[in-house]
Amino acid sequence: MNPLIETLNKAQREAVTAPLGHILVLAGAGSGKTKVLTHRIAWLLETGQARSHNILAVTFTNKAANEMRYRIDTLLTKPAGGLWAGTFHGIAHRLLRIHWQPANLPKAFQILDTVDQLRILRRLFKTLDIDEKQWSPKKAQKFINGCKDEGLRAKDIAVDEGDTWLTNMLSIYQAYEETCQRTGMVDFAELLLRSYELLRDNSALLESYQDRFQHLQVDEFQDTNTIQYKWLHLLVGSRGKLFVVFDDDQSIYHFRGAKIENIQKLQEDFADTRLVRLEQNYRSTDTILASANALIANNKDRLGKNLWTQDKAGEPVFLYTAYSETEEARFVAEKIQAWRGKRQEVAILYRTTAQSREFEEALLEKGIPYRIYGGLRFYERLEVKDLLAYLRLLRHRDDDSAFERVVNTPKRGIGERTIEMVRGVARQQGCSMWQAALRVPLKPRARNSLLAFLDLIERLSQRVKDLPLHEQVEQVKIASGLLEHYKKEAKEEAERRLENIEELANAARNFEKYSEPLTAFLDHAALESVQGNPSDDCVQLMTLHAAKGLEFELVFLCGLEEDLFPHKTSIEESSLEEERRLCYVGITRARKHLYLCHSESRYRYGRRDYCTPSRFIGEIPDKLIQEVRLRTAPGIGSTKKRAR
DNA sequence: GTGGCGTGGCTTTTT
DNA sequence: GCCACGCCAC
Repeated sequence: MNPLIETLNKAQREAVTAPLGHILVLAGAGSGKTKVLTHRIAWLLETGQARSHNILAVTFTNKAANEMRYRIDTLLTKPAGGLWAGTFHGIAHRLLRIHWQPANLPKAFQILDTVDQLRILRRLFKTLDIDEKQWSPKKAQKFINGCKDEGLRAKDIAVDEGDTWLTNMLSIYQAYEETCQRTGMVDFAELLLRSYELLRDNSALLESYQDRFQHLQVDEFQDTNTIQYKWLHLLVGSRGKLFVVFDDDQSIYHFRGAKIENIQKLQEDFADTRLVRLEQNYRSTDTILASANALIANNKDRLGKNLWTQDKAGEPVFLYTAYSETEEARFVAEKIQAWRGKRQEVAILYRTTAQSREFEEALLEKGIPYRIYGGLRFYERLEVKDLLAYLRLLRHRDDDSAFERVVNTPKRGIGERTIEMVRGVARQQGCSMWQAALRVPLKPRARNSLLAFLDLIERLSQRVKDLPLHEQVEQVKIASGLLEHYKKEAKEEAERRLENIEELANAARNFEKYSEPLTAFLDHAALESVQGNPSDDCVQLMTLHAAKGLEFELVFLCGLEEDLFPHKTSIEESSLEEERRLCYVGITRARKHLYLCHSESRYRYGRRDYCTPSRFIGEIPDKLIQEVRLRTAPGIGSTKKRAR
């Protein structure tokens, strides 16, 4: 038998070797979905049904994309040149870089991250003189991204005369679009929408890509939003073949536009689809699986599947009731202290980020190393963004957002008034802020400071222009005054910032091989900002959302209380089924040991609230659960009133 | 430019 | 009840 398929079970093999057509793979948690996806690609190549440049593989996260590339490489005997594998955003971006002209973008268009986007909107609110209280920039941001995710431009949205809210939002959207277009900025949602429009409106181009990508492999399809679906639909055309892997029970991103209905839509839009179910789980014990199955059975809106395993029952699912969130954390820390396995095999999962602090403190107290996922990414850090902004300005004097960012960072006596003047002139004369700064009439003091800045950039630019990128970073660090600036901060803070800048210089080396090193570097910074490396021997703390796709020997699922999990707003918005899926994701992360924890009271919004156990606990059969009491340890449990 | 004050929000988040 | 952020006054 072909070695590619001999390690597969029957269902996996069916999916991998299915004759050409649209294949939907319903892949339960831990059923080997990445394996099927990568083996399918290898199968197509090795049986000569496809050549590598005919394949496009899309995922949602960079992590998944990297994993996929790696696994394809190890499966294949020769490298798969010409195969495109990446995130939706990454591939859309690639198309726009190649076809910037028909996409109506400047060659050096820049990617806007979430923070930059908000900055632009704030400024727009000021120029348009909109009341920030009533129409907050954050809400506008949400509105705009929501529209783009749906594939809608401002002009596509019909509005009633009387609807002031919508009218206002639309005019902001419109103004924002104009600003972005004028300054060559592209936000994340725009990458997708723009590349969709690019293909839609250029039939020759579309046809060439339809010809090329005859096989489209899609991961986590349940998380696609409207524009991603439209994009795929367009690209598949009449000849392409879809191979789509999904799990409707793990759809947890509805809140940011994911459309679980896309699964049904796909089956309607493409007549000849074939569904393969992967229901054998290779991850968890029978007890853990049975719990997950029982829980998710309470959802009405699902395709329905039943995961099974050959694994034995294992130990029961443990349930711990704490008196307070502090006690909950102490219990978890104590259990981890007693754990004899590897620490990175332990995860503490919770619904909201705010819950992490209590666990941090408990772990700290016991001297247990931990790592929290989430929070600021490397390229989102202040010092990194500051330095990158200098690099941007060195390349392009007309980059207004870079200009604004660094003109007075570090402080060099150019105040808000001065900047406002510059902005005013720029708007009036329709030029960049850099150009405006050269001619703006100012009082001597402000004028001198501003000219000194312009001069600094010009001289720096001369000095640096033939240096490799990483040396540019070093030079900018010193000449800009950022180094001195950060050194003034608290010692630890300063050290961290300087370390990050070193790291940035280091990262820059990897891009020196490109023809446009800085552009490649900046794109990477915006689009592929990976979280730091998973450090060894640390307990992992993360939200349930962050845990998707991961697995651990020992899992603590915490804060299982009504109003927290399921979260209050979800109950009100009746998106309870999504909360349940989130719980399902949490349970199925565990391989061998699972603890469900809840507290009878919790300090929230400045009050101590009394909590009832989550309905999800009650949905797991009693016979699978064993309640645990904290063994009486010094200082624990004995002084506090114990309920029950 | 800094510090003090007031206000809003407070679920999840990748790119 | 706390924090972050924006605004204003000095």
